[in-house]
Amino acid sequence: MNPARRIREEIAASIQSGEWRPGDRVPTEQELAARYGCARATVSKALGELAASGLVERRRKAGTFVAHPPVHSAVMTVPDLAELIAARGEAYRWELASLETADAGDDLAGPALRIEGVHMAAGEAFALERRFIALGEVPEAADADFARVAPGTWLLGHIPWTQARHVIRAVNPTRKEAALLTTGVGAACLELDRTTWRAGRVVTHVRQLFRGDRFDLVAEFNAGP
Amino acid sequence: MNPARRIREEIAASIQSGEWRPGDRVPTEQELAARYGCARATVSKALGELAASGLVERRRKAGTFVAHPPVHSAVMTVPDLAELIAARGEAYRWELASLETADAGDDLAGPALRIEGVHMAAGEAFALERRFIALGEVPEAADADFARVAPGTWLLGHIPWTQARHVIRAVNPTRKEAALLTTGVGAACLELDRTTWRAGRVVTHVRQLFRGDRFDLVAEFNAGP
DNA sequence: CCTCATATTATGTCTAGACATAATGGCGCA
DNA sequence: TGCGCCATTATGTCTAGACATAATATGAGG
Repeated sequence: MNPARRIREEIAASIQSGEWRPGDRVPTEQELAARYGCARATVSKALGELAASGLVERRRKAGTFVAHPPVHSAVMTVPDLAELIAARGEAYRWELASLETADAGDDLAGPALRIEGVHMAAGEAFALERRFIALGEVPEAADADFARVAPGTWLLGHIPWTQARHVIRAVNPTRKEAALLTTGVGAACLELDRTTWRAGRVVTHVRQLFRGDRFDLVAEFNAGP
Repeated sequence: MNPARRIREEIAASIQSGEWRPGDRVPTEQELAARYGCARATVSKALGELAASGLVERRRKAGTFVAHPPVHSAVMTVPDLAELIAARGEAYRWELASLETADAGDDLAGPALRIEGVHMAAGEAFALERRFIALGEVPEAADADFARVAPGTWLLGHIPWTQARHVIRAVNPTRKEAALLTTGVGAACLELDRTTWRAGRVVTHVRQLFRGDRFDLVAEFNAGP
């Protein structure tokens, strides 16, 4: 076993088991180097990685300490709907409802495509989608065939490395939305709002609406290495 | 500016601007070391950090490549309700409804506390909570005063470094729940289910129910260093 | 032309030492 | 006693070199 990895894992285990509690002091690099019989740089690397993963906190001169756990954070994975539905073993289809060039959404500067459509799973409506794509940021979108391919899927291959912000809420559908989702206005739906930036400018904004009884989101948190 | 930091930031900028596209090859450590006039170990550290943050992918012999962006992942922060409500400038209060020792929840081994109560904001019900606490894992919980302090708040100070899994869905409340939340059974509510582990064993399981028009979750994704 | 062994190469890890930096604790001075 | 300065100390960063490892590219043989 790598010395660095061994140090990392042993310290992580001490923390996760509760043996070392938040705020406790971790031995100094020198002590650990002596204990594990390796160079200080190796210990430093191991501790640096633990710090990067949030398990410990390092302060010059003061030393290394077991970090206080984050209040509650977790990594949520929002799958591509085509993949999600395929993974369920159901037939996926995208149905374009409307496509037009709108001028200026809320936070989109300049002209944008406004796309509405339905994600179908096994012949039934699975999710409604309304999307804006900033043409100033993704001019190729004007030539894409959104009747054939869902805009989300198309974008995946055309906009690398963006930032995103999701807002998740429970809403009641409008009468029209309820009809499209084959449910009633009194049935809870999950709304997912995602805004995507690149270099500080909005690339796309999408609102997806799911029937509450057909979809849920999962987020996980696993500390450490 | 640090050489390591400079390398990291320049490469990250090249990727985030879209100049280097997913799959593109990043110069080798030797080339970068020569270009930046530093040791290979320094370049290696910078690239290692970029790899840890997911921006590049490294394969032995093959080289370093711009990573393909994750389908869609984001970090969600689930605030402590007491803090959330206080941050809104409203008075927070926890109202215990029932507390009993139940034997075995779904995935809890052994005896557990079963706690029900309401989180109040400005005198109105903000969220319903039903929680199990595994007494085998947190025996001190038996002595805590859950009439005075909300179990979530209490646990924050008593169980360091756990893993967690959240399931988020939109549901309709039961008649009883609707009454407690002063709303109707046709009003969409957000349900948050959180299971918390330590060392592979369930510590606590909580279900929180929010009025859809009063609460939403936010998740963000920011790539890079 | 295909397959398998081998040489090459880029990353992975480590060392021993050096200097930088920042924060703390204590010492000296007022 | 109280304040501010300074030495100490732990981390932060870097170097030059070494060896390990794994995957690709190449060449030999079938």
